[in-house]
Order: sequence, then structure tokens, then C-alpha cells
Amino acid sequence: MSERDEQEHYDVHAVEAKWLPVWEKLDPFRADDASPREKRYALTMFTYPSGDLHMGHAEVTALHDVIARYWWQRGYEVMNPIGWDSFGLPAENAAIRNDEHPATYTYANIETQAESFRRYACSFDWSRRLHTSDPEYYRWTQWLFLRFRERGLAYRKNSPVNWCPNDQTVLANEQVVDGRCERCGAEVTRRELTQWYFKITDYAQRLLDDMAQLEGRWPERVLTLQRNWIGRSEGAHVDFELHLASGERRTVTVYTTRPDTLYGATFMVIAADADLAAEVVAPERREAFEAYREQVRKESDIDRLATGKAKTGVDLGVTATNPVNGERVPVWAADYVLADYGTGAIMAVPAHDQRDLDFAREFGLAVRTVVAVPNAEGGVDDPEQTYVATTGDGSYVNSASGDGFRLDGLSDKATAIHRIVERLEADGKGAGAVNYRLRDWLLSRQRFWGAPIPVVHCETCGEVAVPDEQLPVELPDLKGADLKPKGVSPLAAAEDWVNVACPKCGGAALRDTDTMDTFVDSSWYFLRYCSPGKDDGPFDPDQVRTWMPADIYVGGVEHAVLHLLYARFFTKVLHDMGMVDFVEPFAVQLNQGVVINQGKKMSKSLGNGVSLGDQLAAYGVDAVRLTLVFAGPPEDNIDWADLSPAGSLRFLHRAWRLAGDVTAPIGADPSPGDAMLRKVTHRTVHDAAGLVEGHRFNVMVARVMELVNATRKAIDSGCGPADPAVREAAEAVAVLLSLVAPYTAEEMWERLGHEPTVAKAGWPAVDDALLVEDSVTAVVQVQGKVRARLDVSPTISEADLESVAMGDEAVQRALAGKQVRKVVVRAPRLVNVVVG
RNA sequence: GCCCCGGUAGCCCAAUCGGCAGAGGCAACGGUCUCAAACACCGUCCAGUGUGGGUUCGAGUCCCACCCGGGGCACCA
Repeated sequence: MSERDEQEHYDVHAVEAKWLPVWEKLDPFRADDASPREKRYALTMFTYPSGDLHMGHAEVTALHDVIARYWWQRGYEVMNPIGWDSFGLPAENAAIRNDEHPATYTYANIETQAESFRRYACSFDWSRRLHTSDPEYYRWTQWLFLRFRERGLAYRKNSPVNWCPNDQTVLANEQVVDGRCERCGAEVTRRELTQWYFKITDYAQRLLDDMAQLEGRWPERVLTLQRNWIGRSEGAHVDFELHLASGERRTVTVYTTRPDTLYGATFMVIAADADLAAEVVAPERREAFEAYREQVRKESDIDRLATGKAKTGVDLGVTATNPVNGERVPVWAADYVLADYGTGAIMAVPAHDQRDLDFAREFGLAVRTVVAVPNAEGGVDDPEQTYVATTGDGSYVNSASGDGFRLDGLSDKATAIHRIVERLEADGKGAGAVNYRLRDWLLSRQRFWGAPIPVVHCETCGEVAVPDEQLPVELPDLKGADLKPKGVSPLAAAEDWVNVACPKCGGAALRDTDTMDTFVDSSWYFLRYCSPGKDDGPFDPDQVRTWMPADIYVGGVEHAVLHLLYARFFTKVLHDMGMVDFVEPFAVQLNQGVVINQGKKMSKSLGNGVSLGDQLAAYGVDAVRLTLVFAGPPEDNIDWADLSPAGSLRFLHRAWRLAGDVTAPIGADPSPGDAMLRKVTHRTVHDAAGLVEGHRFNVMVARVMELVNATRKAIDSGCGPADPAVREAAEAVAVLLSLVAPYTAEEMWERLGHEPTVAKAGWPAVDDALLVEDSVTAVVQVQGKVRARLDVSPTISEADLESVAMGDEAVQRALAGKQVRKVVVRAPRLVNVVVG
């Protein structure tokens, strides 16, 4: 190898090995709570410890790190913590397979991932590291649960729940996707169980209202998803009088969004699995009803929602009185009405609701049009004939009460709704009402590897909270086969653990054997980071005030209605408890896309997985990071097959070579240097800041590439390597590159004669005078066609530009013999002459 | 069925306000270097912006309809 070759060889792995220990020693990213500098909190969704890091981790942390490192360069005190969401099923399943404790798998993987993160050179503050499965952490998860319970926000109820037969545990609504378990894909069934819930529905309206603060700062997509999930609807409660077989009367309230169609209600439907249905069914219909209810209970959501499935139901043999016209209508039970939405009972208006119409057709029930909705030809179709319910606006018909009250003649939905609600309220037969699709958050799980619910069940005292001073309620030492799912929590089998003295009366009592959904753990970890060692509370309110709300939260969009909704809910409750002084935890959010390969999600079965470890071995950390950041806008999915880590490496090499070519001495005054290059440098540094702040990292990288090209050109065929502008440019490249490629940047920095670390070198000062262009190209168009380009001053006046343009020879030629109708001048860039 | 996001060169992507469609990269091709190759370097090629209308002096950008791709919601009364 010649001397030149040796000098020019850039060994990425040697560079990585060289700088890691140096940074370890410098510990440059430890956030100082007491720093006088302005604080920034850079948060990234913490990791689940299954195996080693993969491409997805590499992408999200690379993007996130650009922001965190940028803030350091800009002089902020940055908190960029890291932790692990370390409770959960995969560890438990692995433990059963391998006959070991879930902690073994969990903490081994955490160590592996931590080591990978270090090598990946993220600017994490390792001193704040936390794991949700540590007793020091889940102690406070339990403490928070008890505070929620004291406020009536954690309660137990018996109700039909989503059950995953594979994982042998209940699931929250949010964890059921298309009728399947979000985690394992098994078809979810229903079970009637007593379970713990968080009363998130109490916060439905605030979860909606506070989104105003997030508008423009969170991805619109996430806000829309949350809005849909909360599902606010406006309508009315209407009371129907039920005439039971016994002669008894009973008031049943229905919820409807179309109270204006009340006169068209020709029957009523109660959810088959609602208690109400069983209570009111006539004796001669009971047998048929019980059989139907059994059938409904066995049905999974997938069966129930199967497209094209005919409506089913059973006549309950009772009637109900319509409150506005006194009409007696039959009452049915059916599965298309849901027990846990609204009141579990509806008034059916088949003419104006497709589901009701389908049901009416199936069972030969009456259809009455009360809104004459014009069709495309201007006529009015009869839903009974067309089988299409009409839901639009129209004029009201058949809508009058005996006492003269009527909707007939109205043609406006809003007015009709207003009128009928007014009438119902006056009669005490109903009222305007708001409903939400959101259900309470089912938080108990029948699995082992989670935070035990800190409640004791005592025969005499009932449900008793474990006193705070006895927290944490630690998990018993179970492993292997002990953890096999049996339909009840494995904790139930740990007799020594389950049997305790009641904290209240001292008598025999049993611990609650369920554990908490791991989304409870992750609903407050971002607060814990602010004071991770605190042992007399979940977090230090003063430190939280210092750092929160997080200035950026980077993570996957898959948590739009899970983690993000739960964390917002927790924050609002903590606000109401006086523990935090804000209601939204994450000021700005960035969702990264997914890394796919060859057009498809990476998967073992497709054999298209790309190993992060292999890529790092082949191209090094910097090239992989650069590739991911440069691939496209951060929120877009990126296809690894479209990318070129080899190209990234080539670029890094080119940048690195610049540092070796610089011969101007360190500290040289750049002002006498090459003005052209200086302008490029200052323009690039200036623009890069805006691009990072706008999360347009791919464009920022492109601009750095331009600067590298310009510097190369200056060295080879311009001002030469000794010009101080070349040093200035190379130093700027090093600092800009430090956001994406920390090893290369550090190596450049050293070659340029500086001490480590470039990560704290500071953002280069921009000289505004160098941002001003001497001249710009003005385009002169005639009828939209470019006829001339003129070099003009950027501050030229519209009048001057027009006269220069009109005086141009080529323009004159184009205008020859034509009538100038109008001249549009946009100084200094454009003149358009319109002829006519 | 409803709601969001996207469609620019062979590919990934740029294009503050509506103002010359191209910043950057990949691939390809040509050249320099080399005994040769790889690497590196220099250079070249390439689209009128999914389709059809509209507004405008001027549309990738705004409006309407449609097509394609991706995502979400969906028996929620």
C-alpha cells in the first residue's frame, strides 16, 4: 500500500472503536437539571426488549438524534433519556418455553440493546435509564393506580370483555384490531368477567378539546385517528314506556342521533346481551330469547360483523309507547345493537336508517317515511320499495302529535332536531345528549409479567387498597411452567403470595391476582425521566416543571389510539391531582415511517428481512444512519431496496477527505477567504437550521452534500486548500454532519485540529451579510414563454425591472407588431408581458 | 360504504407566496487514473408533474370530478 493510499484510507470500524471510549469518558449528553441554559426535552418512544435492535429502531433513533444533537449544538440543555418498556408477554412466553424467569430474558435483551444503542452513538443521557419492570419503577405505577382508585377513576365491574384465547387474557378495546388480538392475531372472543377499568370516558370531552393545543404540532393523521376513536356524536335520549307481560310499566331510554325521525320509529331494539333484554322478555318468548342470546354470546366479533350477514333477532313479546304520538311498537332483541354503546337500546326508524331497514325487511316490520328526501330526479323514493334508507335532508311528513305539535312542513334537519328535543324536554320524556364511542380502559390482565394490582380482597372489608408504605407489591418468584396461561392469572397459584392479612382488619384475605396492562407502565415513564432516582414519589414536580412538556416526541404512528391516548389521559388526571401544571404531555410529535424491503414489510416468512447488524458491519454506523435520514421525509415509509448505504459511505469518505486537505491554520480568520465558498457555507448553515426545525432532515443532508461538493471544487479548481474559507467550510461540514454521522464528524474535527467533542462545538455563527445575493436572474416572459434572462440587483424596483425588461432586445423582438395588454412584474424574479 | 395521506426522470426524492420543473442521491453511460480491474475523480443522459376539466397573465402548487397506491374507521343508532 502506498503512502497516499494509507493516508486516504477511511476505516469506519477503526474510527468507531477509537471514539466510543472517548465519548464514554466525556459523557457529553448528561442533562444538568441545574443548568442555566434553556431546556429542551427530546423524547423518543422507549423500547420493548425483544431481541436485539432492528432497522425500525435504527430509523427512529437516527431521526430523533438529529433533533437532540441539533439542540445541543444550538446551546440548549437537552434531556434525551432512554429506558425500556420491559414488562409484557413476549418475555413471559419465552420464559415458559425456556423454563426460566421472565426477568432473565428481559434483562439480557436490555443489555444487548443498550450495548447496540451505545455503538449506534445516540446522544442518550444514560444516567436516567429506567426499566418499567424494576420494583423501584412499578412501585410508583402501583401508587398511581391507587391514587386513580381514590378518585373513582379505577374501578371493577362485571361486563362482557374481549378475550384472547391464545394469550389467555383480556384485552382493551384499543388492542382489538379487526376482531383480532393486536399482538398475536388470534380471533378475539367474548367473556363475562369482573375486571379493573380506568374511567377514561370521564375525560372523553377533554381529550377532544385539548387537541386544540396540538393542532399543527402533532401529525394531523394522529389527531384524526384520536377523534375517530373517541367518536363523539350528538343526539338525544328519548324515553319509551315499556308494557311488560306482567302489566308492569317500565321506562326505557334510547339514544338516537336522529330524534327528528321519532315519528318514524316503528319498533324498538334492545341489545341481546344487555341485562335489560332478559328482564323484560315476555314469558312465552323467554325460551326463544335464551336460545338466541346463547348464540350471540358464542359469536366472535368477526362472525358478528361478517359482511353480508343477514340481520338476526328475536321478538321479546312486549310493546313500547312512542312518547310523541302514543303509538305502541313491538320490542325486539338483536345483536346489531351493542350493549355498551349509548343505552343499549334503540328506536328503530327503518325508513331512514339502513340497519333498521334491513332488520325490518328480515322480520316483516313496518316502514314509515317521515322525511321526504328528494332523489336525483327530484321525486321521492319509498325505502320500503327500494330497500335503501334515505338519510339526507328533506321535508318532514307524517310527523304530528294529537295536540298540534308537528314537524311537518319543516325541511331543515337542524331545526327539526331542535324542535323535537325542546318538546321532549318540556314533556320530561327526553333531552339532548352527547355520546362517545370511547369505552373505559380495561387494564387488568391475567398474566404474570406485569405490575400486580395493589388491592386485597377481604371477606369482611371487601376491596382494600394496599397501604402506600407496603408498596411495591412485588411479583412472586415464578418461572417456567408456573407461568403457563390457565385462564386465570398465574399469580393465583402462588399461594404464599396470594394469602395475606387484610390491611384493614387483619383477617384472612387474598391479593388481587391480575397484573396491569403494560400500557399503564408507559403512560407516565416520560415523567419519571425527569427525576429517575426519586424514592418518595413517582416524580419530582419541580423537575417535571423544568423539563415537561416534552418538546418533541418521536415514535411510530401505531400508537395513535393506544399509548398516546392513554398518556394524554394520565397527564390530565395528574393535572387534576395538582401534580403537574400542564394538560398535554407532548408539545410536538413526529411519526417516523416504517422501514420495508422490496415493497413489503420485512418478515421471516417472506425472507426479506434486513439485519441491522449486517448493515452496520458492512457500512458502519454513520453510513447506515445517514442512509436512513437521507432516504426521504421522516414520516414516509422507506424501502431499504431503494437505498444505497454504499453511496452514503462514499459521501462520508468525501467529506472526511476535505478535513485532510485543509491547510489553513486552526483559528484562521475566514473573512479574507474566498467569497463564493463563504456564501455557500453560510447559506447552508443558515438553511440547515430551518430544515432541521421543520423536520426536513433529508433535505438538510442534501444541502450538506452540496456544501461538500462546493468545497471540493474550491480545493481542486478554485481558491485552493490554503484558503481560510476552505477551513471554514470543512468545519461547518463537520458540525452539520455531527447530527447524522457522529463518528465521521468527530474524525473530521480531530483532523481539523480540534479537541473532542464536535457534538458540543456549537452551531456555526451565520454572517447575514453573506446571505445577501449580489444579483439574481430575472426571467422575462412574453405570453408565459421565457424570452430573456437578466442579471439584476435583488433590490431592484418593479418599475426599474419593467423598463429593463421592456428594453431588452429579445423581448422587443418577441413583441414586434403585438399589442401589449398587461405587464406583470414580480421583482426581482419575473416579468410577464401579456399581449392581446 | 365513509374519512385521511400520497402520485414529479429508470428508481428514491427537491421545488417558502401560484412565478425558469431539478437541489441531492441511486442506477446507467462516457472519460481520467490503472498492465488490467476495483476504488476514486470528471462529465453525460433523463420527466413537463396519475387522468380530465376549471380559476389565473401564469398551476407540480388552488378548486371540481375521476383513476391508482397506502393508511384509518365501520351494525356506534
